[in-house]
Amino acid sequence: MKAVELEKSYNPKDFEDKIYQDWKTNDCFAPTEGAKDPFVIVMPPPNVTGILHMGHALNNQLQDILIRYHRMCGRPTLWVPGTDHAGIATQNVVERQLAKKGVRRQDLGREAFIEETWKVKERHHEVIVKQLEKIGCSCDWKHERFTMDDGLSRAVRESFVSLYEKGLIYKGNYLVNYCTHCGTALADDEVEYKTLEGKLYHVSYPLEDGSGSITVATTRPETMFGDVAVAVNPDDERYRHLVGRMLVLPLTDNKIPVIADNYVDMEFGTGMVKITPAHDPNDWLVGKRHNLATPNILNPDGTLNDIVPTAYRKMDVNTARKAVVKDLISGGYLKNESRHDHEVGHCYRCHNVIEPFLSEQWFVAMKSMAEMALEAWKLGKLTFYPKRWENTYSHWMENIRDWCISRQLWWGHRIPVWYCDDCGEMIVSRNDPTECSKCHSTRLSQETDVLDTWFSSWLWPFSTLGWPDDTEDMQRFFPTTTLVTAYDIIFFWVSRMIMASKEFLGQVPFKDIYITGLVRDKLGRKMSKSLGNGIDPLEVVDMYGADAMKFTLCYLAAQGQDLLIDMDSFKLGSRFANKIWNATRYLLMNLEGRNLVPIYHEHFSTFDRWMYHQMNEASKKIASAIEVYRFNDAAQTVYDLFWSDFCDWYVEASKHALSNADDSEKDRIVSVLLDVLAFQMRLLHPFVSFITEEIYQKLPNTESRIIHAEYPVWNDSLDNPQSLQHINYLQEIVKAVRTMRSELHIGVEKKLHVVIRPDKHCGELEFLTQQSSLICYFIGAANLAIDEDRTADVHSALPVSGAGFEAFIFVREALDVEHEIERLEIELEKTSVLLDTTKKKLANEKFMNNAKQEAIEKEHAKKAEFEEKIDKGTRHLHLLKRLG
RNA sequence: GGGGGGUUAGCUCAGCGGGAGAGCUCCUGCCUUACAAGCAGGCUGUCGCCAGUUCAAAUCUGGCAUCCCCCA
Repeated sequence: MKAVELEKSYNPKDFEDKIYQDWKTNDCFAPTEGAKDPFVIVMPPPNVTGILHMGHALNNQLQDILIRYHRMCGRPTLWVPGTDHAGIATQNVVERQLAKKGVRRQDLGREAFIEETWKVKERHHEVIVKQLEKIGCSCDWKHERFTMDDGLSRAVRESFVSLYEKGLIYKGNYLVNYCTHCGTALADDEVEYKTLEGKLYHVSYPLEDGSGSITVATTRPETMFGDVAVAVNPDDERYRHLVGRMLVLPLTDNKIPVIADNYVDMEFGTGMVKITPAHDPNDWLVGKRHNLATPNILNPDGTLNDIVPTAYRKMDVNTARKAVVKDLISGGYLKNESRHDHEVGHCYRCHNVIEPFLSEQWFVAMKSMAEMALEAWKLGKLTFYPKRWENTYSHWMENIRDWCISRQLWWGHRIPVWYCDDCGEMIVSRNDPTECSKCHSTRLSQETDVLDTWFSSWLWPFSTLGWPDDTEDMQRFFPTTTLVTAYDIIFFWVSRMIMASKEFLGQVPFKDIYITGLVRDKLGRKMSKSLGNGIDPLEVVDMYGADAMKFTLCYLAAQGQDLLIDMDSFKLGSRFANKIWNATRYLLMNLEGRNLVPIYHEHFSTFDRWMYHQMNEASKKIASAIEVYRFNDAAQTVYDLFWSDFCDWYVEASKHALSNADDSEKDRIVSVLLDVLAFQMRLLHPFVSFITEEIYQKLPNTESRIIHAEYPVWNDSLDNPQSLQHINYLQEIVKAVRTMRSELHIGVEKKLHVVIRPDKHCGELEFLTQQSSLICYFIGAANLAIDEDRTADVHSALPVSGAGFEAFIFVREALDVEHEIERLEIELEKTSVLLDTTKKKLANEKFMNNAKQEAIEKEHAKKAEFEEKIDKGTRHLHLLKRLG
């Protein structure tokens, strides 16, 4: 046959796109029919208006590895891709775009704004899909979903109405976290707390009867217009007499009482706290206990409203604070101000300060769902990898708070609630009602708020499969198998999916949860736009190829560890891919004039048996690594197998074999080489998908696509520990001679005369004799004698030794053996220290009594080995000294 | 305040009870007709500190230091 030509250098751009399109157009990602247990992943949906970052790349490429591995193992696999509508983020994106044209969303009106948003969504969606394709995700695009698709919207309605009917959704006037910038309420966990430098103001509040004043300490003096009381601790002797007295609120005519409440920390500030229920969560609780009023002093845009004195109206909070402080000073009320750092909530989307804000919102009562979700975990239905995240999960579930799900946005699922304009009846309905259920009026208005985006994504594992309908997909693929995600959304998403799934389907949505590390820069900083330290996955693909990126990320993805990377990190994967390319290129060059012949194991050389043994071992290691999501172990296994075993030894040995073989033996060698290569391509495919597909299809000994080839599994008949022992022994000898050569600067051009004296107890004489020509090739010897009894002429040679052999190198020129003597002396010194340690152990009664039998045997073996080494070393030292 | 994680070769990290490892870097020698993105060698470590458990500790326990997360 003809040699197969491969481009001289590895260039992933030549084939990655082409192969992806081939897979996609031939529906290679669809789940196969089959009786086996399906393997199912739902992709964490990226924000549709976002851009994929390195975290997404990591996440999705690990999912791809799992999917490809299980697909090749013959399980029907389904990987559901999709995007979410990201209410706040998307609305912000569109509003920013409009702002450039000087248009506010209010100018457009709700309907036109939403229409505009859909257009933006479509554009961004294309970009996201393209990115996922570029990085090689083998997800089933026919199953792609968007959280605002009709089906998923129906799921949202179903879940809302069903929870409402069960009494788990309620509406009420509560203090919520409100982002004045985004103009919406947020859930508690959507608030990020940061320490800010602030001030603690001591403000005096006069007693109403003019008999004096008290002093409160506050960080937010501008909220004083919402004060309804001043509280002291009931145990505080200093203030007990004041409880029940009335105070005049400075800068106003308001009168407020002094009350007693345990919440007050006597040690903090003055021990007197102003109570502002509508603007502080703790005060809110105090107010509830004491039945206090809840005056709200803010407008939704964060400015002060008409409750406050005229002078401060329409000021934003910061301006108002300055003004109030100034007026308190001039009124003589400000006693003191000091620096005070405190925790301030910020919006997780826009990073502006969050205001506690009293407003009418919708909530989900979480307690019963959390209990079910916790129970499922306790029963072992869920496993987190790494395990420690289970603490985070259970802690959150045990301390769950009700979930504020209403958002004052336009983009999203509008809450399925209608109010009758005539009788005020509230209608909660799965379908848009046409008339009031009570008075039959047709004048109905839908609730203006939309739902939290997470209220749709918490249904993702089943809404994407067709729920609430009992679809074939639901029957076949739910519950899913594994979820792969980052730890920053365990609360937002993972926990809630488990709760929703238990609530609506009575099952957990997935069995395993693999939590990836975070991708950081080399300084350990999170990659972010503001720092400008992000790496664009597409740039990596452009520079090194998708395979290089995937392999590198996988190699670095140690369970539970963050990944610190820079652009250069990807050279690891790139070099590996290049190595695969070139090794293949070499093999294919050798096809010229050859015939492929059937492979018979009984004709295998020791090297052949060893290679299959190693590949077999690797398949076992990979399987057990993937089983417990140890991606880096799996990657390292294929890397070492291909590079160290295959390229460095097996291929090198094959060069020698080929040059000394007749035609039929050459045919056999080449056929085996191709089989070994194809075997490894299959092992490698999940980790470097494109290059393995490209190569596989070029191999004359393979059919069809590798994506559906069978993954190698442990095969008893390939197990051959004896070949491993033989080859290890051979490698030891080769390395020892090479080291000596290198140490003494004996160039490769100098062909040596070498004598190898295997130790008699090793029983390797026959094997070595068989391999002598190959050993000559490896060590660059002109001739080689293998002789167990050789003693006569070795005095004039350079001696080297290793476990089970001595070797003697004859060189004509006098060489600088001093260096070698020194090296050997150091070696001897080290070895005798090791021998001492071992001897001491064996002489230690406690060790002999307590240690495992294996450990004792190991020590005996070590002792023998060290003694042998010292014996040989000592003799060789004498020889060397005589030479010198 | 509570919880979690890191600390191993110059850098990035594996290893997590029985002789200190990988990749990159560095040094030496090689363009050996697959690959210089390569080949053959080599150097490098009080495994953060202090105690304890154990015959045996980088590995388990406790404390300390330090850095980083999360929650309140």
